[in-house]
Amino acid sequence: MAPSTSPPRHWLFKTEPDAYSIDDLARALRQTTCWDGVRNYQARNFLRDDVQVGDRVLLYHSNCDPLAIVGTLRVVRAGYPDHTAFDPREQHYDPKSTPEAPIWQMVDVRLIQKFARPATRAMLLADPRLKAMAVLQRGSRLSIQPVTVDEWQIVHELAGATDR
DNA sequence: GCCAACGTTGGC
DNA sequence: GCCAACGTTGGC
Repeated sequence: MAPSTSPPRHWLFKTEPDAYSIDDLARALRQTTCWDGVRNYQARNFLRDDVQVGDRVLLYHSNCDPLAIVGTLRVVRAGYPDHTAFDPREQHYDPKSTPEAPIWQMVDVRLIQKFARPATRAMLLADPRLKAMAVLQRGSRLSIQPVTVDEWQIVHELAGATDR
C-alpha cells in the first residue's frame, strides 16, 4: 500500500473513566497506552485504515459525571491486532478473533495534555458552532469518531487550553 | 432507573 | 436476505 500523504487528522476517543480514565493514562509508563477493547466494526475500520501516527485525539469521558472532553492524546503507533481479544481472561475476549486471523485492531496513544478545565458536555452542547459534532448527536455510540479542525480548536477554546 | 438508539444474532 | 429478538451503549 502506498504511504499516505494526508496531513495528521483529529479524532475523538471515548472511554468510561471507571474502566480507564485520563488519570490512569497520566500515571502510565511514558504516559502511553495501547487503546484496546474496541469491538465495533466501524470503529475498527477507522483504527485499521485511517488513524495515523501523529494524529491527535480528544479524549471523552462517557457514562460518568461530569460528561466531558478531558484532554488530548497523540497517536504514537498505527493500527495493529488487538491481542486482548485472544485471551479468555480478558473482558473483551472474542473467540472469533485469533492471532492467525485477527479481527480487532488497536493503536497506541500518548498523553498530550489533561485539561485543567474539562470541556463538559453541557458546555459543548451550549455552543452553536458544535451543532454537528458527532459525539453530541442523539444516539451517538461510535467510540472512535473523526473530528474536524474547527471542532478541535473550539474544544480547546472552551477548555481554555493551548492547542498543542 | 429509564429508555432510545443502534448493532448483532439467528430462525426462516 | 429479511426481520424479530436480544444485548449494549450511554444520555438523561
